[in-house]
Amino acid sequence: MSRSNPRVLSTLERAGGFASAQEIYRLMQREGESIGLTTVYRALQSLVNDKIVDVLRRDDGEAIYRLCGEAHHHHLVCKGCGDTVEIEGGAIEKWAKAMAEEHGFRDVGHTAEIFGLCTKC
Amino acid sequence: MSRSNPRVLSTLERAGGFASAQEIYRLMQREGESIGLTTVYRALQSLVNDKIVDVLRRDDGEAIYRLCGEAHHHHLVCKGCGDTVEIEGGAIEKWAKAMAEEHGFRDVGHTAEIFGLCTKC
DNA sequence: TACGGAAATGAAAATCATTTTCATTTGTGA
DNA sequence: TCACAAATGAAAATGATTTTCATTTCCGTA
Repeated sequence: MSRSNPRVLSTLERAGGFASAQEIYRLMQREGESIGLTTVYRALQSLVNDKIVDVLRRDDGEAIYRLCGEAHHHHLVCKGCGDTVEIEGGAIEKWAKAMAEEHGFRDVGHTAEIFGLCTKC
Repeated sequence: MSRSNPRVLSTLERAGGFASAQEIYRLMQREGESIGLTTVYRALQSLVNDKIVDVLRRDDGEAIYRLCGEAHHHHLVCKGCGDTVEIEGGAIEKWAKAMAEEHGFRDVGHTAEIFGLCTKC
């Protein structure tokens, strides 16, 4: 039943634990691996079901997959040049947890991104 | 130059200040307004450029538009039934501001959503 | 008022990520 | 070796969004 294709997982790891389905597919192609796009999508869905990876959304709506267990962090993105800084989000974790409790939600995750203009732009 | 069609804006308002382009289009159709989907998309883009509305993404990747100036808040969304609770995000505002300052970013905005399972699910 | 060009409009086609379908291949246990 | 379930992937379907392009609406000016 588990379609968690190990080659897909290892490619996601090699990609820095952060990539879209299309990127993983292209990466595997480039490395000469024989795999279909469908299989990549199915493997990723399966990994998500098994809670081995998380999904989030890029600004353009494309889904990106991230290894769970990766140090959880957030991003500060420049609207001008696209530069991205990884930032720590301790405050967010606490906030998310508190809000979830307050409303009786369980099994919660969250997304949080900050965007603005960096010094250069 | 401004394509911020006022009918689209007023429909977005009537929708509770929160809807996808497709929803706005369907709503206008149902109300007998004559408008094309293309125009709805263009109007929304224009409203975003003019900073009259914000864009964010639903879990399925569809873009949803929200009136700026609406009291700024965040969402707690149930992955099971889709139920959404508006929550206050004072902690986030402070966090975003602090992080932006720390890295010299200006003109910053942010997104933050929490998702999990509600009591019923 | 008539003219000319700029902006707005929308139908249809193009794009792109993602999902579904379906026929084929692979793996596994009896 | 056989039969059958699971895996695979090509191709088609889907759905949101964008682009193209021909037409229409506006507006300022002669």
